[in-house]
Amino acid sequence: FDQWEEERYTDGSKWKFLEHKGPVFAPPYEPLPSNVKFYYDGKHMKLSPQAEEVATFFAKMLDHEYTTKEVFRNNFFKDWKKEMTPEEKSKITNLSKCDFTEMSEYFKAQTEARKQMSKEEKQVSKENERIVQEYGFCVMDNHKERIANFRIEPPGLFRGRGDHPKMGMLKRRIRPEDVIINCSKDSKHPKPPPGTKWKEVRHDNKVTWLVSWTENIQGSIKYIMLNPSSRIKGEKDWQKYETARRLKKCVDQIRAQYRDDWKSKEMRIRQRAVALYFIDKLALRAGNEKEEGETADTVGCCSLRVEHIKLYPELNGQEFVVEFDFLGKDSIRYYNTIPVEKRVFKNLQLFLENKQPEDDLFDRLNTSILNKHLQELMDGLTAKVFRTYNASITLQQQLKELTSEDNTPAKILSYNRANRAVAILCNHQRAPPKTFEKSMQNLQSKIDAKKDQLADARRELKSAKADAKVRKDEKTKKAVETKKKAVQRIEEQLMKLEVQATDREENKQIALGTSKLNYLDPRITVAWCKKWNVTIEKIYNKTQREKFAWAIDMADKDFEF
DNA sequence: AATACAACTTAGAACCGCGCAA
DNA sequence: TTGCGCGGTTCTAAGTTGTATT
Repeated sequence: FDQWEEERYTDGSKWKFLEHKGPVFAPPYEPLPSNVKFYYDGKHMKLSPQAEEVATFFAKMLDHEYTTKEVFRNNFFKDWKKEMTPEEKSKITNLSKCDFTEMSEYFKAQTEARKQMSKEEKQVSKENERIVQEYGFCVMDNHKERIANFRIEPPGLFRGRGDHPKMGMLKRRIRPEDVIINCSKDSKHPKPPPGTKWKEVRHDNKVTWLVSWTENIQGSIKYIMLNPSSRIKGEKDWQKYETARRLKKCVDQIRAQYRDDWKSKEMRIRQRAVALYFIDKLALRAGNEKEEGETADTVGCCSLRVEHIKLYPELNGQEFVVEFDFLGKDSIRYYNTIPVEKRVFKNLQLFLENKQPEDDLFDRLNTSILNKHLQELMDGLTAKVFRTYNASITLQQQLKELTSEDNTPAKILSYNRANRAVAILCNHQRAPPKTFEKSMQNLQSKIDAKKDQLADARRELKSAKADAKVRKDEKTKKAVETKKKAVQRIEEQLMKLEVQATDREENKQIALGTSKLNYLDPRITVAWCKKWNVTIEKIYNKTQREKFAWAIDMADKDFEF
């Protein structure tokens, strides 16, 4: 970050100059051709443009299981009716009598056609390229920077994760009148589309966003911000890891302190200490309270309820076991049985006394109290720093443990396994790919074929050796050498395939990307690559190298987290 | 102290396009 | 030539945290 004059930002401002072209709006709705029909109760019905547009949102999702869910259908139907004309509203009274299949088929055909054309129709991608060039960049403090999401989210039906009470609601179209522009006073202001106005143009250099608007589902604000490769994001990322490294220096003390607090006379302190133990040991998220009925019912540490844990004085030969079973962020299930220290166990029993399943486990604690306490323990310390710290330290330690002087694929397997240990700690899951079983079988048959090939090559080598023993001439000697090399090559190929199979199998339900991108100090990876002579391209793809440019620049092979 | 709001990071799924094998 | 599997990219929801307001 040498190229930026840091002292300019010590007054709390994020930039001195910001110029951009504003957002790209969703293309306007084009009514369907008249041969694409909508049927109600078996009868053709011509919809008004507004009602038709909303209907197409549903039609486009017809293959998705969302559209079979009661909540989704009810929310959709309610919002759809709001867009109907009075006549439409009086006629269309039952969603189940609506037939969207022609619309759905039409859109499927359209995507198919687009796929076919795309080769000749370079125009489309050229036009897209032009938009990226014009709107995808901005100038911040004399540097041209990439914008992450310069397109305004198009209208559609809200798809919440998990059991979301608002799924299917209409996400309305955003117009220039909804949009706030943020840029420098002395910059060329972005122009609203002809005949429209921005909601507001402001010049706030204490924030990093370029454009914002309020979304109608939760009433929250959405932002257009810079790409992770930008200075403003990179510097923040660096800071995040520096804070985690400071935690490393005092974590022993903090652990000693919360262990001590398990014995406190005050219930609130005991709760705080047990919660912190979970956050530290299990890498749980803080767990803010959420408004009921507004979002899916998910929890984190501070919002755990009695129903989410079970205590076993003894389980499978282990003492003081806690079973966690709850839905966390994105409604991803967290399931874990873990032996804890006796004091923690006794405290948990105490917290559970006289409570109903739906009561809070930590009734004297919330994220605000916890973070205030953490702030006192270390400047900049919050609950999420523990996740960053534990993730990064785990990677470093696992890499140390797993890597050996070996061939490159084996080293990469070691890296992936270290990465995987972190992903498991942070509970980063994914739905097993739909094609998983099949692709696994394919790989297995490749391995089998390779094994046959290897057996053949070995047989040939053997006979060549026998031949050479008898003839003892140059030609046969050479043949032995070639066969030897062939065997070696095939062995290597087989190894590579087997490593790949192991890696993939272990990765079935685990997502490595999230931890790689958000929790692992990239300098650990850079140092590891240098130390073991693995090119950085083997671990980070182009985007990741851009995001972590600062680390690639900074870390040498001796970097210690 | 509780609540609301704002800004920012973290998250998995959908989507896209490229290279490879059939 | 085509179809498909995969890695990479895009999308936007869902968190955390800090601060202002009541």
